[in-house]
Amino acid sequence: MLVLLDDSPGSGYDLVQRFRFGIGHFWNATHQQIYQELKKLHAERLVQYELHSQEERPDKKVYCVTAAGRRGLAAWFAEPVKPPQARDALLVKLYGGTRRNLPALIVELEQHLALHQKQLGDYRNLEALYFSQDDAGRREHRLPYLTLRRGIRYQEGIVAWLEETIALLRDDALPSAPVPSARAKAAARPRKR
Amino acid sequence: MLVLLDDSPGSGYDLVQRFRFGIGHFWNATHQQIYQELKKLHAERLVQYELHSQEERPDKKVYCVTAAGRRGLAAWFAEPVKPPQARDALLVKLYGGTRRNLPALIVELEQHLALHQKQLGDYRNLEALYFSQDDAGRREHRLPYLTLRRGIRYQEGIVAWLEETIALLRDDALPSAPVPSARAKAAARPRKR
DNA sequence: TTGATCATGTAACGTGTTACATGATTAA
DNA sequence: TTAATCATGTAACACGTTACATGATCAA
Repeated sequence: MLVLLDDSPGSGYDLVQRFRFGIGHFWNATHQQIYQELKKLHAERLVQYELHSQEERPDKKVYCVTAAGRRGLAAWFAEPVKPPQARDALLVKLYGGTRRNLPALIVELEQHLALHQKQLGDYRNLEALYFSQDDAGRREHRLPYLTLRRGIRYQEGIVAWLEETIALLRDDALPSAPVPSARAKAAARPRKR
Repeated sequence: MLVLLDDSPGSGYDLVQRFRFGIGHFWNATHQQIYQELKKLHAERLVQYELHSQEERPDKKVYCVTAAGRRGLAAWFAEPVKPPQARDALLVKLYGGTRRNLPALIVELEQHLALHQKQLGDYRNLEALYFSQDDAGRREHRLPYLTLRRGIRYQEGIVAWLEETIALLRDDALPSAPVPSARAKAAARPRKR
């Protein structure tokens, strides 16, 4: 939330929108959590707000990061972060799916496939939007775009895996070994460090 | 945990090992959480245990799923699950990294790259182990293998993205648009549903 | 004698989710 | 009149993490 508010000030409701549409693919929070966290950050003097009365709309509290908040942010950026650990219930089902209702499992995998295809399409539209900018805009939004790119790759990965997995289960086939050529190719051009 | 115990009975310590080495790439839990959860499941009569005294070793509680536990499991399998929502702090840093210490960020991305390459290597070794089995074994462990395959794809995706991102940041380059040929190819063979 | 492995737990805390709660405007 | 959007919150609970705690065996 500090990163978002440091980017530009906004109300709680505003942050909800940004979580939903901007950075939802790598961080999310409900409005309840956001309002409570804003209260906490305010108590810690890391953010402050101005009341904006509006005609025809409820009042807004527009939050921004304080000097202490910016120090906190800088400190956070200096600390290393840990990779997230996944908790994917669908994979738990698949793992434990032996001698269970396979057709039902396949249906659920298909539902997830549809969801991820939709997500992927949305992300690609956002990507097109990014590339419709001029060079100055592209440079400015370069880092947020790279996070979008991660989201796209992630969804592509899931979609490909789901398609492959569904096909395999439907045909009751045994998985085939990975193609060695692709792997050898990857090993043949090691990255400089 | 019910899925794991249904697969085969085991002690708390045993479950710790399975989380670490078996299914760690899509679900994890610390030993503290596992012991508390076992206590809870036992209070709900979903699992039961037998005490196994051992020479030269502390006593073991070997847990297994009760009939009620199996009913609970079946009910859980029948309910749809939600895709996990990611919370990736590294992406938050990248997103908010504009006008911050880029070289430091690149170093951190490289550290993560090394971690993920290591993970990927480990998973590929497990994969080789799977394919070293005969057909019967492959059939039996088919579903767990498919979850491993997901882990491999996931790590491959991260590694590729990290390499691309690090190279781009290091060269201070603008991202280039995705290759349309690859995407057209993907669209040209739509999946039957 | 130091650290790893086997084996089990409790307590405190912090984070996140669900349910409950209000109230105005606007488009279908 | 129904649902969506704008706009804000509280309370209770569930879940997860960190710290604390013990104690034996075995290999380096």
